[in-house]
Amino acid sequence: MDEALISVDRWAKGSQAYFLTHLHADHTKGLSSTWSHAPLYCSSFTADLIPLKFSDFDLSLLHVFEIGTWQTLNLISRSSGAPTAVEFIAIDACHCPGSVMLLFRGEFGCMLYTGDFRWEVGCERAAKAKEMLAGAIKDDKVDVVYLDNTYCNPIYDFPNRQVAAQQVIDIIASHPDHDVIIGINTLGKEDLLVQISEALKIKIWVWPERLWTMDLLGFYDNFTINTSITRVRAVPQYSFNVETLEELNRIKCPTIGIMPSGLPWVKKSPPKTKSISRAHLTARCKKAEWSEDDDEYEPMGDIGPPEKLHKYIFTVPYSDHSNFAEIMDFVKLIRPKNLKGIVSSSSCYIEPMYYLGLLCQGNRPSEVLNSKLKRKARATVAGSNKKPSGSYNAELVRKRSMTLKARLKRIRLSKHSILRKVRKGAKIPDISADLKTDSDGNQVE
DNA sequence: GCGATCAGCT
DNA sequence: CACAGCTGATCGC
Repeated sequence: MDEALISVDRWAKGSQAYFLTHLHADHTKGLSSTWSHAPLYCSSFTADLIPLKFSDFDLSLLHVFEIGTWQTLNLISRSSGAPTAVEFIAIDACHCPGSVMLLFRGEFGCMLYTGDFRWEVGCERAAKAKEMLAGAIKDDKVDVVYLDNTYCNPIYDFPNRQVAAQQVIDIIASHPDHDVIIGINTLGKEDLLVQISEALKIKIWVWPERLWTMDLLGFYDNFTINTSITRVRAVPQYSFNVETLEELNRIKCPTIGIMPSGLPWVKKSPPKTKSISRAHLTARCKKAEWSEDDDEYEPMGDIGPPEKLHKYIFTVPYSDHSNFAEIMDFVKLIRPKNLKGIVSSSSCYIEPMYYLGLLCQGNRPSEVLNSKLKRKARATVAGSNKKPSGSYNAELVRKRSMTLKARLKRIRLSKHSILRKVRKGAKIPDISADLKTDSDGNQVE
């Protein structure tokens, strides 16, 4: 019932092949050391890290793919029982080390699963990936894109990582007599740390497991596990807070904390901050709704002074997910027949089709508007946790008729709604159903 | 006791 | 609010 020919970042039993886009925890929920269902396909770097995360993982199940090379899997069609071929190619997603997006061709049509990705304007690596993907698609039509829609809402406007990195460097350079701690996670933001290391000509302290990751990436000279030779330390994001910083300043030495955070919407003091104006938002949305031929957005260059969360803590909008403008450019490039989000964790969640439907093939107006996805009490969904399908209801029809201005207002108000992360990952339907209307092609857990 | 799942927190 | 992910409690084997 819940089975599929192949699965991406989704680990329920029943598929004949499994794909892992990258090794972040929210994409490996259900994967474990004892996992043994079927072959697992991933990038070389992800394969290197798997034994670190899952100590007894059966490595004979791992199949490493090359970026940019088509491969064919010979599987058994679930509908006919006959042999069926699935072709796939992996493209650099520029999200974290080893991260890829995956393009599939098979009896289900042509399907692109982006995983988490950030393709920035002006990023050479992203430009190469873009070119590679366009080459892989050629003149084919992509039936469905499963999109990293983490920031698929015009309210998410933040600079590229180069700009954010420079801001971090400036903060550190302007505090020459301070110790610095930078919050990071188990994978990701390595490029930021390397830039800091090279710009300021210092090594950065990381914890031992993290040093292993840095070594795997070939950054032998930028990191150390010796605290005595550097004033800059990268520590687990959860390991410091306001109290920690106050304590360090009181008993040790002057210390600042930096949070390179993918949470660009944290606006503590609206009056003074350079927040997005209503007019600006409206312009953005107009572009999203009606532009066909307009140019790409200008990326945010001047991001103003670093935001201070606290006397000792700075936040910098360094994000490994594409912002809204970048998502828009991506959809314009692919122009799929259908578009589905793979994340619905944000309180600002909007179905991707709502803003980007017009950029898809056939210029269809948004079919599915901001479906609420408000999860009912856990007990009531025990039987089925599928989100409501795209069928019309009074709420959707009402929203569809709302003016843009009213919609924007609503988006802002909806910041307080309660939404939980309900899906990540996808199964690939094994029959070529009408992908346009099959609202369950994307699988909910 | 161990692994899987979940609540809570940042 | 919540990126990505840790800790700790609880449940089932």
